[in-house]
Amino acid sequence: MTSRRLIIADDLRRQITTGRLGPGDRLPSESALADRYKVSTATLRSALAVLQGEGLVEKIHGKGNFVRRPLRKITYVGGWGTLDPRTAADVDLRVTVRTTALPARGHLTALLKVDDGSPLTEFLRLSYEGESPHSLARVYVPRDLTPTTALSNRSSRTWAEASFSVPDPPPAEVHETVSARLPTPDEASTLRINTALAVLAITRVAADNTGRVIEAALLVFPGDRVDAVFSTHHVIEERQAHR
Amino acid sequence: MTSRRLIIADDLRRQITTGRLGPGDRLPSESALADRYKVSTATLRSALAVLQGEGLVEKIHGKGNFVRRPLRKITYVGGWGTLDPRTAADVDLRVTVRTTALPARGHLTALLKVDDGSPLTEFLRLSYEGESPHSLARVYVPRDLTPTTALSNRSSRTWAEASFSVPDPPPAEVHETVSARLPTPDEASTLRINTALAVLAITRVAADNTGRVIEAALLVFPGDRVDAVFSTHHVIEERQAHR
DNA sequence: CAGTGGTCTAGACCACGCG
DNA sequence: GCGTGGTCTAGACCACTGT
Repeated sequence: MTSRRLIIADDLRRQITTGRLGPGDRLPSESALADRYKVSTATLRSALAVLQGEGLVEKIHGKGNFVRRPLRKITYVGGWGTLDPRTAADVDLRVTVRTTALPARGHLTALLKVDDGSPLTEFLRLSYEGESPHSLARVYVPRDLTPTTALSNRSSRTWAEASFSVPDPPPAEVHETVSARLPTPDEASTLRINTALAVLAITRVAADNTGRVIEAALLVFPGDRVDAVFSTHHVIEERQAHR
Repeated sequence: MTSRRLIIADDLRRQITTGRLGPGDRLPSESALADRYKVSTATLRSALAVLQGEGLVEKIHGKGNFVRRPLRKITYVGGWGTLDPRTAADVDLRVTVRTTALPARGHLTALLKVDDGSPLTEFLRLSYEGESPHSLARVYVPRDLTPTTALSNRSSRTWAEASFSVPDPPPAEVHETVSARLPTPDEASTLRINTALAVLAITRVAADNTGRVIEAALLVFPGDRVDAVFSTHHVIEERQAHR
């Protein structure tokens, strides 16, 4: 009854979790594994797909299947969500940013509550943990609220570091919508993950105390690398109680 | 360059989004579609897998492939997360609950901060929107905090409705950890979703004002049906600022 | 029973990485 | 060039649904 691909997946998973295959190790080639388990390559590949979905195995075209390094889950902290400083300090996070000027269109007008065509700045931010891409963020800010440093000729590295700090003025209200989905082909190749691995997508909208939206961010994290944590305390409960 | 399965997926997706195929419609059989697109059945099935991952198509063994009803996304509200009452009122949500007594083991002892073997009550809660399962929750409560109604012979329906309200005493602190992943085979069959569709998994721990954990909940939602929304206001920001 | 999807085979050929 | 994974074929056989 249990399909062969699940039996094979279980066997390989056991070898990984018990340490017979360590992080970074290359698995035998797919044809070798297919021979060993006496199945066709298609069946073997579907077994590996299970492990990819669990984030245990990474496939690299032309090189092989590799056991992923144990995932140090990084915590995204809601509220003013950047990365948890404690975690971020532990981890070598490099960030690249591409800055683009563009007019508001479509969903962005609704998210930012601005008119169609209103000038925006987009920051396409890609963070790396060591070699592998770790998260993708598209951040939109009204042009007049964009820090001048970001628009000057200074290196984007400067802005990148600044972007981890709380903006000025600080947001009075932050709404975050969290969803789970599969990555788009674009996102999958940018993050170098398989399209079978779920991603955590967070849409974060921050407003100042006048209700003006000062930033909208579309964040994408590989599901096996990031958890999002939200904490609420009684002050919030009281407010929500008479909703 | 673009693979055939993506071309076929795009074509079928267009037929669905433009209304040429409506919600509930059955697609032609896989062999008929394979003939039409001049591909093998394996290729055609991989094209359908793309649409399943997007939640557009539901496969039913022995019957066919069906266009899913447009997803009224239901909003899970963080903080004291039940379902948004406004949304829940719109939707015919039925709930079944299975109640089990069990001792704390493994992860549960850490989550609930109780000793190994400490008595717990588990509520396995499955909610339906019309015919199709909508969410799966495993809720753990220390035995001495379990409402007596839940342990009596009353119908589980009573408890089901009660479980949507805020418990007494109300939690002083709620921590929610959100992650995106693929469903386990068990979860997929319980929720009647494909294993290729991402789920939103939320671990919610609620404590009273003495710090005692009064409830731990493991919630699983199909990614295409539920978004989780978290809102924070300046009072929270100030607290987090001097972290 | 007939018709559907689910799993699997034993290949072929293509695209990528590296020496 | 060689070995790797990526895509695809043209079937076979099994499992589920409804008549």
